[in-house]
Amino acid sequence: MITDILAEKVTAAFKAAGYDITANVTLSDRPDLCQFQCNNAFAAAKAYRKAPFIVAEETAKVLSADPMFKSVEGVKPGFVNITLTDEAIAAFADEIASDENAGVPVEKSEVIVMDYGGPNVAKPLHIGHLRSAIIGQSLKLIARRMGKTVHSDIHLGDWGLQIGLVIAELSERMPQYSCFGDYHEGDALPELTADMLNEVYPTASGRSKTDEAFAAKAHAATVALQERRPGYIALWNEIMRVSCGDLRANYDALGVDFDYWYGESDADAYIPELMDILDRKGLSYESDGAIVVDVAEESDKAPIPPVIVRKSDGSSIYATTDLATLIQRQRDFAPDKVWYVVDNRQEQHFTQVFRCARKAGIVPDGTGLEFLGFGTMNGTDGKPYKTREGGVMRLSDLISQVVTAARERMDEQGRTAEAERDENARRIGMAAIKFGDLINHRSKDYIFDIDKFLSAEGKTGVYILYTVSRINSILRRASESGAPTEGKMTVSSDSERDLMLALITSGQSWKMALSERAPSYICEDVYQLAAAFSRFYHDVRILDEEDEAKRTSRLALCSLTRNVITAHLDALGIKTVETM
RNA sequence: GCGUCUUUAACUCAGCUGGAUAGAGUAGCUGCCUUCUAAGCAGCAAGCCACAGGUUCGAAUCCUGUAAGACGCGCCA
Repeated sequence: MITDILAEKVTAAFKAAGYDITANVTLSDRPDLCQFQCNNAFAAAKAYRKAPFIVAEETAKVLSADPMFKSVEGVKPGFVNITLTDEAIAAFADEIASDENAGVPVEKSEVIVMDYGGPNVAKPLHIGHLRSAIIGQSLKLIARRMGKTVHSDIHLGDWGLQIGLVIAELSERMPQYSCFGDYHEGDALPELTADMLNEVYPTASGRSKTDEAFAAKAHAATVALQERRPGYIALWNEIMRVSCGDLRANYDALGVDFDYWYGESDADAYIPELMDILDRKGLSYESDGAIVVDVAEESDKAPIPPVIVRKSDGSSIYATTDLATLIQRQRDFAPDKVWYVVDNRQEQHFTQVFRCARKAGIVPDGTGLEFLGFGTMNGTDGKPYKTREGGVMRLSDLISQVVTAARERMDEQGRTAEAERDENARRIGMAAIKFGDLINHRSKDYIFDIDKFLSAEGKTGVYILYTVSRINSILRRASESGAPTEGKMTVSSDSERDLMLALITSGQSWKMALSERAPSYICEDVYQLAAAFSRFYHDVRILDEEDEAKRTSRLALCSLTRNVITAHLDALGIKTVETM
């Protein structure tokens, strides 16, 4: 990467000037003065008790012999200001153009297990599930593109109280079925549909809060299910079948996928082993009828309560299945890292689970267990997003609303062939939603504003797709006329230089995105790339440039820009369109 | 009550390990379509970086306190 190469050169220059210090080179904060800057002369000055300006000047003097630089200056308080020659910039751009990975930096290989999605079966996917899905998917794609091996697991919520609630509710609605009583294999089961389940769960959940007898029944059903009572297991299989089909359709529409559709229930087989380990190591003990493990540490500012691994009614709880799942993951994948993309509000729960896992030796010390929390999606009023009627919005409704709006806009434009409009509208709508979400830092709450995301003016997914479709249009015309779209690049205008600079420095956003586990850096960078292209597009002529070498260079630049932008969009889970 | 996070332009947000005149997008105001998609581009205006102290040659950034808001605090996930 360009900044790494520059950092090496500046470090060597520091050394040549007599300062043993590692340089860091960044894009300049003052583009009017230079392209890149290095601030480490301040540190060197401190270490060697000299004036920063002197250090900067001495270092700059060493560097100015390098033909790669148009100018290197030691400036005022102590900055080293660097400007590359146009030839060097174009050469770097050529290099990326011939790079298979489009300039995306590759880092050391690691095995990462990712846990995102986390939908509950028998519960409709609503917009609360959106963030986990699209942030998780994006982080997975970023990590893979940068050389990591990622195993993704949806981790269904399919073994807890929520199932007990559904069973209890169904048993009252249709008591005639034997699955609630003396079940024999082959007996008829209730006919379930996704819509029905989507209604049953909220009803049951609401009832359990006011109706104590019903709540007790749901708890009992949960215990019985986990003890594998045949009728409940049969019904559970049916619930799973119907619900997973519905979930799959929803995730497909989102363009989000998982390598494994494991759930809490798959961890069930590892629970005896877990309980045995905790018992053998003397970590677990009985408290108020439940079995718990202390996880408090001396350095805690606030007391962290013990983690409950078995409820007083004998059933397991999410901490149990999360721990048991770790045993499973260690056995199946021996991961270097496990990433949990879950709601911020679950932080304490995961602190407990991670500590317990470490104390119990379920994962080796070197394994990184990471809680990657995300913030809440709020409405324009700043409160958790609701429908106009005040309910929780279904994910499918949200998507169709956005896609319909995109389709209307496309009909107005009339540039896209009729046959492609539905698919393109879906892509534009999804780009609007995903970009609008991912541009915000993962960990922060953000305001979900459909009109803003679709407005296509400014920093939106629609703007990026629009830019790509313009590039596509040019490249399409070029290939029709037989003009070459590959070749050596040269700089013949400011806007070309700026675009090339944006392209050759865009690897930095990947590094940030991966190290922070936050796709927002890729979003910001791809916007910068698109904006730089738009300026270039307005500034110079491309197809009808008379000078053939310039024309070829510009077409090659278009082609490179498309490839780099597409690499970014791929990592965000956003598909481009040919026309819009 | 305790803990975590947030507070930067009218609105929504960037500002990486402290460094040069605090940056974007939106909204507002001006321009630009007989030339490759105007879902675009160029420009103007807009900020005691919540408040008060401290550390430093230098603080939006680090430390302490105050205020406002969000979230969490044993048998839901």
